[in-house]
Amino acid sequence: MESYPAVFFPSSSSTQAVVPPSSFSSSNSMSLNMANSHEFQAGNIVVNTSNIVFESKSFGGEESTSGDQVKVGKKKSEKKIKKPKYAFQTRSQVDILDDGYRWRKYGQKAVKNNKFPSYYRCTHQGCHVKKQVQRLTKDEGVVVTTYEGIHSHPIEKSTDNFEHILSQMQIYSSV
DNA sequence: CGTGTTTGACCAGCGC
DNA sequence: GCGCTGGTCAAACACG
Repeated sequence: MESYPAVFFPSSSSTQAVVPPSSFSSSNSMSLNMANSHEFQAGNIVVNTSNIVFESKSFGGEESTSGDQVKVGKKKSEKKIKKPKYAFQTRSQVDILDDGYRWRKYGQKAVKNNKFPSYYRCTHQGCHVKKQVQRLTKDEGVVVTTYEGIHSHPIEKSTDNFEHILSQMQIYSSV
């Protein structure tokens, strides 16, 4: 995992951690710093970089794809290696942000605090990146997207729209 | 026909 | 130990 065309959030801890979308114990995660919040939009999507949360503690490297898809009940093949999580809020009419990757929906379940979070998984072979999309209960115009894992492959299609956002995000977040 | 979505069931973790 | 809750599976279905 060296350099991918779309490294969503450079792990240089320059961006702000914020209250996690669902249920992270946010107290001991990182020092909150809501100082600089940037907003930029492309089309009808507005990205708030102020609402990015990092939840990457111990990233024990790639999980060796050892015998996937066995049956129900096999949650984590490895021990308790937490994958890095990146969550951010976007103000958008659509839930699905076209980030250039191909996602397959694999679950949707009503939970307490959040209405109906959708669970997506990257369809690329060997890529186990997941993302969870949910709307804010307060402001349903805000979509909270939580990425889990890092893409092990280049982006699939040229999304000028989102790439533009990403590039700006990297610019802003690297200050 | 290939790909993605829907949806109910199942399972594990956690709190009480 | 039990029940609740969140997360995942997988078959059926829809669509281009």
